[in-house]
Amino acid sequence: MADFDLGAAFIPALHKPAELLPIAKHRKSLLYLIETSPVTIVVGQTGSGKSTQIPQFLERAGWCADGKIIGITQPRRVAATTVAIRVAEEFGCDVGKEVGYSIRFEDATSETTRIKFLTDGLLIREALVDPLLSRYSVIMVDEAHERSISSDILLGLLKKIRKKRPDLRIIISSATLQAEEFRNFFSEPKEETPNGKENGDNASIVSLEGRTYPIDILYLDSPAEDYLDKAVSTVIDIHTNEPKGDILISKCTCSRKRSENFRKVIFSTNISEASVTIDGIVYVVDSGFVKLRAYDPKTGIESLTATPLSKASAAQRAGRAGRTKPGKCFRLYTEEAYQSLPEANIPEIQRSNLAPFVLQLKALGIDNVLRFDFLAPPPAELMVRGLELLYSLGALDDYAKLTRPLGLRMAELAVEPMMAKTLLSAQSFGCLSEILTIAAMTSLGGNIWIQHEGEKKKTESAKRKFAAEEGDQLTLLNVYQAFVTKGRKESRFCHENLLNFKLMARAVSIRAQLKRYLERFGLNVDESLAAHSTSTASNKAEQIQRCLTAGYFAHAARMQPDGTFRNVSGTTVLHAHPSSIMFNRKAEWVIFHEVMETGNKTFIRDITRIEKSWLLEYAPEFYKTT
DNA sequence: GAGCACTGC
Repeated sequence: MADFDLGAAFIPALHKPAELLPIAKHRKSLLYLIETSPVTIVVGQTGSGKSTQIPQFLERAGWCADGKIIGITQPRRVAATTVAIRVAEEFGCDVGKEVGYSIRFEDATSETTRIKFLTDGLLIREALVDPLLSRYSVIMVDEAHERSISSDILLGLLKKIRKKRPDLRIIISSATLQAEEFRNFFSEPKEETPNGKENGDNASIVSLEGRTYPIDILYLDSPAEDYLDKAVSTVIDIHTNEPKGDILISKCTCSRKRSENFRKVIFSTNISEASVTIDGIVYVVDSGFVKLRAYDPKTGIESLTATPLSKASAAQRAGRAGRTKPGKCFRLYTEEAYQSLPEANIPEIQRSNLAPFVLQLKALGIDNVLRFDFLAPPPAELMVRGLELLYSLGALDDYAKLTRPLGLRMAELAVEPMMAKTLLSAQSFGCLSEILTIAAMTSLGGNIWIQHEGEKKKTESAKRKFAAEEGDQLTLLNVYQAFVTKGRKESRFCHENLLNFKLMARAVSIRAQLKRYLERFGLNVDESLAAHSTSTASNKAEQIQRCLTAGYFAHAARMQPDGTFRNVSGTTVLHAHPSSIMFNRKAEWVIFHEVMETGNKTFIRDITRIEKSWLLEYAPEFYKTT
């Protein structure tokens, strides 16, 4: 009975040898396609090796021979770094040598770099300096089917660049369902030939099979009354009736749970659709909903609401079950409901505030943004709203041309237009150092306070130590000042004050980056002002409040007798978010950084008191009719 | 008195 335990004697390899990946047998045909066709759309499952192998195939085939490089864009920072590390390992070099990556705040490339991974947003920024992206012989846009704003815009730019650079090769990696859309986008218009209408053959689709196992899809007989209850009972059913394997539940909000016998049950938001892959998942429970952000161009308000998912998302969720062995996907909706779902989510570019992207396009020399060749054109109202805001901030002139230097500088700064305007006005208000800090702190976009369960009061009192009468922006300034002076950037300071150290450290990086930009514009940042006497402090506070008004006048609100706010035109009721220092405090007029509708309430966050007269002083055009 | 998906420069 020499039945020894293989599992104990062998450790499974972390990575499959590259030559065993299914992509290996496609090498020659892939290289031929890329050589002969300007645009190649690669369809393949996660695990097919497309992101790691294709760049190496190209490098070996001589695509870097004349000093040009191969660029591979990723929608997320982690993806750019981890794939680069993996490829460097296979290539046999240190990261940053022949294989490198570049993301915001981290550039691991050098003169020897031939294969470069970067985020798509960063590549768009490179185009500001090098409009034809002339350093690259090949650009591969990975995960294009996710349809992020930046990858959509990048594809539009690449289509334009290709006309002037026929040598450039474009590779798009996509999920199966969306491949045709990319091909249509890159194909020349149909031409009449003696044989009838023919499609231009500029773009070819190549399919790489991945390693997946069959997945059983199960639907409900009748709709669930409460999908949360149904999710829980489904998990219990799986646990009692199905063989071993972990369970992934895609829903809208996130929590963690563990059942006996160590079957892992993971409740997950849509982070599981794109960002993380968890090993061992055999069962997927799909709630049928996704929480999506949308922007209303009429009100300028963003919302975050649960909506039915798309067929593409449902397929993505189900796919998570078949990674390691045959799996099952339990859909908490009926098959009829599935049939009525939209094919794909509305692309982000059609449901977002476009002001930042209109500004970027203008800076890239695309004057007529309405006629830009978008993969999916955004509704005109979204474009117009973006243009109007940029005009009111002075970034565009009467002819909708980018102003210089203001508009161009705003485009170069890595913050939203209203904050960019605030930053570029700060020197004239004598508070540039302070606004730099506020810009860095507000763009963290997350809660800097740590709240342990059941310790709400502790967090509240920690916050109160830094509270400023004037509002959240000055409170954030106090927090940062204490962090870099008293706290000497230590994690202990954060621990004692219930602050998120990672976010605070990030604020330091963002501030340094913004400061470098300003210095390049010739603005001098005087940091000696940080220590000022109390008599000038109140004056300083007012200068900061005035400066914020100069950038955020479009986000002004007035308090009503009942304690809620209304926007200037009086059409929308706004609530101070309970996380704001202005929650339950009196103020007449305020400006705010962000407005978002969740559930049935519209909240404003990062709020600062202002005087009504300042609105007229700094935005006379904008407020002349009110 | 909220409890808000995710990401990026």
